[in-house]
Amino acid sequence: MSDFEHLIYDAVKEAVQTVYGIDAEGMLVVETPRDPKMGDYSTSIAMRLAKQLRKRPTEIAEPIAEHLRTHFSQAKSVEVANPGFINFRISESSLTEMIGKIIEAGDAYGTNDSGKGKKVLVEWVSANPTGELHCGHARNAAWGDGICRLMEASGYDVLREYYVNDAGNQIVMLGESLISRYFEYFGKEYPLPEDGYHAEDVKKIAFEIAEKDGDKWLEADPKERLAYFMQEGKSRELKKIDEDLKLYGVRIDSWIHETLFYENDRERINTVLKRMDDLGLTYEKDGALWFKSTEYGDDKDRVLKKSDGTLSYMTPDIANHVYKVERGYPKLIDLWGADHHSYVTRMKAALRALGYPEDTLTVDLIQMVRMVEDGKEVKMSKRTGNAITIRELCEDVGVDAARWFFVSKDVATHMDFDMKLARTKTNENPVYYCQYAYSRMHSILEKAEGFETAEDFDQLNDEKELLILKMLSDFPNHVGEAALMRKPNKIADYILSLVKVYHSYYNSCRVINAEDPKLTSQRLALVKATSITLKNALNLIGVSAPESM
RNA sequence: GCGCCCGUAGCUCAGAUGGAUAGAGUAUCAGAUUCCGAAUCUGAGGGUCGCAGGUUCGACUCCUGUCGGGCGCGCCA
Repeated sequence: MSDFEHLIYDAVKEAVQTVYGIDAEGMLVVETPRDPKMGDYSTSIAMRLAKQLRKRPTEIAEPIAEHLRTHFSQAKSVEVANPGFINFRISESSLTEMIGKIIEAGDAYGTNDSGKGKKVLVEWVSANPTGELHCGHARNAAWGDGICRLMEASGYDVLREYYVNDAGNQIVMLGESLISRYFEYFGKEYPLPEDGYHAEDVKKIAFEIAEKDGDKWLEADPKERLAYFMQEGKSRELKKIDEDLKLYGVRIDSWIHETLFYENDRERINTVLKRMDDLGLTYEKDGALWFKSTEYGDDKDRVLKKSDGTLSYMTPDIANHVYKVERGYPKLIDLWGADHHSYVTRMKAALRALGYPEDTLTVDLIQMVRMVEDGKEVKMSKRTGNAITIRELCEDVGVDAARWFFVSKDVATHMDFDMKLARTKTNENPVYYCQYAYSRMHSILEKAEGFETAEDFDQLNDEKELLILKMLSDFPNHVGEAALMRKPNKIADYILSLVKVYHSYYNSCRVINAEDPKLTSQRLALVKATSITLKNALNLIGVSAPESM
């Protein structure tokens, strides 16, 4: 809640207690009315008390409002409206006090302690190191980074993690594909596996290895050669992924490799399997080891160890999730592509079966993205013929537009990414509308020299000035709420609405007026506070705040 | 067949825990600039919230059914 929401909450709670002798905790909600004409804040408490008190909501509301009028000094007005809302308007002086607080807080404005230092491990992207990141990953990456930024700003202790699937068959395929391309470089034949990787970037890596190492691997021991190409391929692919994420503005703190769980004769995995066995969660059938996941709500039991002795994908991943908890993170958030949704049940089942609390793991599914141009889906990059990569996207539409688009739409919805619109550098593109507002603010502030720094703000009484101040004061509240719900798109919405009011204000009120230095200095302070808030908000979704454009 | 997600204005999308007349952007139409950046602003039109029931003071929101679209139902990862 914002400062004002807290104040109102406490005041209303006290009023209800005094007037009716009822503890409103749990039923009291302070919200912002849709229509600002209603007031700055409102509460529906009278309607919620109606049943208990057997009276009409408006009759219940009036005595509460009357009490607040005399006891709640920050409110300019407290009014009752049908069908029983109590509406508040915050006094101008309380609002203008925010300016100083925001300027003082600077980059930290918006941070809040709603996370209470809770430790959270967010695992996302986690694309296999067998190729480049593409558009689907771009949505996942932008959203996950947004969630991390929001939680960090809200006082959570966040670890940003990427799980590298480097132990499965796909890495063998990568190695074999590279060897094939390596042979090709020297004009020799080596079969490219059918389900190998045919993409251009794999070929490029193979050629790089050929240029670095020469032909020494042509006649090398096949086992040694495969191991080398697997390792080399993986690390080069990972390096590219890391670079692309950095280009995209996404920071990863921790890279956990699947092979970690295979170290020391699968020590970590065996420990987990033993725990499951001890708990009676497994059985053998058809030469394979199974997990009784149906006992935990899954459709069917799942194989942990295949009859050939190798492990199924989920087994090291269970160890991975256990390892997260063991490192001191009781709260895990994973972002997966929606095509993995069936996997959610079994992973949760495994953790619950092992005795971890139900809410240990939260999985947010990222629905599919369709890249669209001129109303038609673009499946492939025109340049490469492969899926559009995150790098191409950054070069094509820009990082800011890409991140804005991905983050401004809830990941639960299937999204159309309009390439043409994202590329557009005009008013059609909301990201530039927002950035332009920041540039305008900066432009004004550059002209601020010669004006004193305002100490008080008694002349800021334009309707739009007060609305801006109200929105600014709500910012930390929006951040905390967006973090709690893991919805960065709420910040994009907030930015749009703030910027809209600012543009409107800019057109109706002149900030700099040499004939009225007092008003000018007060308005400059307001613009300063607004620019700080806007910049911080943009930063939360990974979009830059350009001083000129 | 079973499971998960989605269905809101012409288009792209918001609407957490049920609340006031369902909102933005864009597109369309009509206006605004001797002045801080017009990548701007002001206004207008545009909706059976897929459909049908139910729950209640009140449902876009919750429940049931149904239609449409996407995704998944491997000893693949």
